Amino acid sequence: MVGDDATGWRDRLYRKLSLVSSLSRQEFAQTEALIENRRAFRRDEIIEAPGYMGVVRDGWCYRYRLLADGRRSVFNFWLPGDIFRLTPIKPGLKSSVSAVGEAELVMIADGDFQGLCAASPALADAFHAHERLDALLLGNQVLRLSRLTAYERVIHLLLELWDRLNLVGLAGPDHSFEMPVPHTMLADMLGLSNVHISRTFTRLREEGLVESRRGQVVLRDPATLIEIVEYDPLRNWLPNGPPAPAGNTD
Amino acid sequence: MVGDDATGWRDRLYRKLSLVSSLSRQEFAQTEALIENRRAFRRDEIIEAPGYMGVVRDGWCYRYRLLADGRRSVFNFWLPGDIFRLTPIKPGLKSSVSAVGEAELVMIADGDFQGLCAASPALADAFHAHERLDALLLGNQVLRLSRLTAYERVIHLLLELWDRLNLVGLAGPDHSFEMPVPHTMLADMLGLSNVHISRTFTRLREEGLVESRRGQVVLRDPATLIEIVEYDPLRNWLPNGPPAPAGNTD
DNA sequence: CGGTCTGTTGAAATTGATCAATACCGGTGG
DNA sequence: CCACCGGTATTGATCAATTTCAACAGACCG
Repeated sequence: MVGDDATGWRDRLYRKLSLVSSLSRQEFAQTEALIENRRAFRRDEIIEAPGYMGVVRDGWCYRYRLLADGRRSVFNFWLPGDIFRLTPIKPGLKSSVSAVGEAELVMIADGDFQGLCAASPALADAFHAHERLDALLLGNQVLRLSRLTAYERVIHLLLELWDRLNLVGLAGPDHSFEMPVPHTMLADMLGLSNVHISRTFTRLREEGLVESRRGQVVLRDPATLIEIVEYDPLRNWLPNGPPAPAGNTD
Repeated sequence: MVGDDATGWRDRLYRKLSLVSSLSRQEFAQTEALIENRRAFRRDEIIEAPGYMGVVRDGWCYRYRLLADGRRSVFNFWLPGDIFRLTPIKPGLKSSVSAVGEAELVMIADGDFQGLCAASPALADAFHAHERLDALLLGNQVLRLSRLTAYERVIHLLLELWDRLNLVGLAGPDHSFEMPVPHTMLADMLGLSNVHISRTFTRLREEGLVESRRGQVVLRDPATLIEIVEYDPLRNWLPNGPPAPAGNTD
């Protein structure tokens, strides 16, 4: 899995950036100037690199916060093609980023990136738009946690992950995708217990809506799932995404 | 309440921007060039102004999302001095902004603001840093919702609001502040029922930790409250905030 | 083949929701 | 000044969703 294609991350990053902004291939090409500084992380290894930004090349990462008594809150996942800053706003940070399984990142020095942004305003804009997309995902997370039931939360999250993986070409044609995340972590993401996550998947399986084995998910009936939770596809939010499909009566 | 001071919003905005970035008074002064375009909103009136940014001059606003069956999820509050973009990423938005009570905003056209940012990179940086602060608050919201109990959620939110109001000089010297928010809205913010919000306040009152009347809150024992929920003061996150107080053994 | 990590299942315990009645508070009009 | 009104908060009783605890089953790995 790790190391399957050396340049995929660039394509993925560009795909995302071009969806949220009007960055051209040509403008993006400037990033070729960056030294490809790769770093591999083991499962649950903390990714700490002040002064750098990370682009996920392979695997998943997660941002989380721990409480003194051991409770863990998982804020979001970063999937291949995602870019994020690793510099804490201020040292003494309480939230961390770790690798979900084995993961590989491309590290970009803040200074190098700022140089590129200064030279290419379009790139800077694209990056800010990407940050706004991140904020939107966090909003989804708040929606799930505040007013959706456990059943709805799981569905909503699966749809969002599927949606995001689709943007970077990592979902299968049969609505399937890899989700290398143990139930315990999903629980910490959705504010539930691992036990209830398990029960919810069982229910979804019984209802024929979702198939799931270890690390593999197949959405058997995306349309119904979308309706159940009123899921708002990311395409609707991307300035340069395709228009909403016909029949959207909302 | 509304209209008590005509220029306060500038001071408040500057105070916040200077805390998250190294914006100088002088650089900020450029915003004086903006026409002061005020708009008043009635309680729960939807604030819609594509192409504009809003600065809260007076009152509170809230961003929320409604579900088809009437459930409401409140994402965050915007307090006096807060600046935020009112342009939806794409039309057909599902989340809205409304006024909590009576509120007054200063509207700034996106174009005007971008002009200022182009002329003053420091201002642009400050704005982006402010956006990052917003994301951080959303992270707090996720923490509350995912892994804190009802009791802890209420405390954590009160501390955050107090903290934010302090940044713009709107909290009283006795740890008191105005919170013009009905229980129902707090419930929609914290993923609880209005009834349980009420019970939780009663408990906090009985424990002598918090005093609360309609729209007025007094934190009787901030230190204890902070400890209960491991609240991380914003100062710790602000690049230019004062250093953490001594005795922080964390 | 044993060890470890992850998922599943059942029973009991808990947190918080819901429903419904009542109290309160601030304003308004008589 | 008092009576009434609408909105909001409080209280009690009951109900439901989800947690916890604990045991067991599967998968993967050396």
